Amino acid sequence: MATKAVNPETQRAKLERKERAILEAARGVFVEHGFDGARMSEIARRASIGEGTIYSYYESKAELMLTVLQQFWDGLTLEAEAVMASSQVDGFFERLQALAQYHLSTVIENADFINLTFALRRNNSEVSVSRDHLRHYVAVFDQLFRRGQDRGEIRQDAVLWQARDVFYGTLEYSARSIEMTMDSNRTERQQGPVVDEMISLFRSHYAAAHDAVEADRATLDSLSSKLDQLSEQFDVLAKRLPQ
Amino acid sequence: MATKAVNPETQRAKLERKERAILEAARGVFVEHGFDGARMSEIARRASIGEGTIYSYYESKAELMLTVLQQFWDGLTLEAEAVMASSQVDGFFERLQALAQYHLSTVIENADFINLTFALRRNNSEVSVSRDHLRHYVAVFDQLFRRGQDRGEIRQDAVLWQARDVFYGTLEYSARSIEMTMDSNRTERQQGPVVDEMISLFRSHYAAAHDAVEADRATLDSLSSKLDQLSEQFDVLAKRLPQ
DNA sequence: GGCATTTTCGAGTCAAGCTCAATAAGGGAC
DNA sequence: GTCCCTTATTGAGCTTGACTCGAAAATGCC
Repeated sequence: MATKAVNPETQRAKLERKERAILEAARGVFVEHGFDGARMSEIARRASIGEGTIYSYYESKAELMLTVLQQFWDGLTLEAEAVMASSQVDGFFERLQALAQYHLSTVIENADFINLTFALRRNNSEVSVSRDHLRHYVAVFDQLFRRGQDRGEIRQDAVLWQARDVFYGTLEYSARSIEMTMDSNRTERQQGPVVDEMISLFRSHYAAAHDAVEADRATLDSLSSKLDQLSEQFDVLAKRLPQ
Repeated sequence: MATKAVNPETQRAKLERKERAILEAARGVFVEHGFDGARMSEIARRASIGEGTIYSYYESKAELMLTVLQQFWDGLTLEAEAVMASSQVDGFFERLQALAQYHLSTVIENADFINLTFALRRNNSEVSVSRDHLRHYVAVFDQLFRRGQDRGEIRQDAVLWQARDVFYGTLEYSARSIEMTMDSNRTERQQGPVVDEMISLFRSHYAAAHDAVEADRATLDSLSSKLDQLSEQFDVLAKRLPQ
């Protein structure tokens, strides 16, 4: 009885363990050598299985890579959510800064995978990281942003997709620049300033503080009219004075 | 005599014509099938030469691709400079808008090449588009931005690299998003709003109009002190009035 | 233990980048 | 025009690496 109940489980577990071994090996080889440089034979060797066995788990090298990439993006999403959850402070801009810091260092660290995600999209139209995985990742930003709007920390008329494009686009472009200056021996651009400038830009363009400027202008106007009023009173008084 | 003087020329011209034919064929094939999908045999066929001949002009497929890419980036730079030169208006933000429009449509049009530029960087560390080609391209933006600063249209304390990252990063990320929504049948994101929002962001964050806010504050302060002064004068006057 | 099904395997196939020995094409010297 | 040397061109074959497939091993079931 025990064998009947347990064996199918352990058998399934065995297959799953093997599948995980393949994925782990594949991930390592892809990271080390890139997609074209990776050899299926090496992946098989590292996973301690025959080369042909891989093909009973995955259709092709591209599909294997795809699975690795999807696993990678899912991992990123979880980590990003964890960063948000563990954030000590509650303000929108502080959290945005934490997210920016996390995203920037991740993008620099895993530039290969991120490039490959979009490179594969074109080459093999059938095999590409599903839109949903990417959308799920950027949803972390979207949620943060909407919450900021709900709490009145951000302008109500701010456009979400625009903010998202600026956020991720700028960070990824900066990451590339940092990478490029890293492998030469010129003075390195640091990550800190990139994030700081970015947050400062968000503060100046998206903060509800823009309303504050409006408020300033209102105060100016009221002051001005008060002055006019006072001036009139002064005139009245002056006329009543004996020459 | 004529043969001696002309033949070496025509001979060199012949070689150059052949090289151009290879590049043109290669470019077409790479655009149609991507790097991995491109067949050297097809490039040879289109250039009407033997497959082996390509290898007396280029070391490898990767080097051929590299040359195509460098030619591509040089072309982009020339076009971007032309867009700037032919711009009807002279204001910084109008020109920036023209550049953004050009860059966005170019990036959408040639997404393959742009991806490959950075994908090749990793895979084949020896073969990559030289930093100089890319720097030369973004120099168009840099020059425009510095000129804007010189003319006082942009804040003096604006950070050039940050503005550049925001500009190109946002546009490229937006291009990717537009692409992704294009091949599905959901409502397409248009290019116009992307550029408009971008320019609006640059206006609000980089325009020297930020000095205007400073000026407003200064006016506020001066108004306030004038009020105080007036108030004192009023008191003096009031005391001189007969009860 | 014996049969059926599933899983694993690696030698073999195929495709594509690349090499190289043979060939063709200049291009002067006489 | 012809000889000879240099240079350019060629495509048949080499090599490599993704992928296939028939056979063998493992597993499940009675």
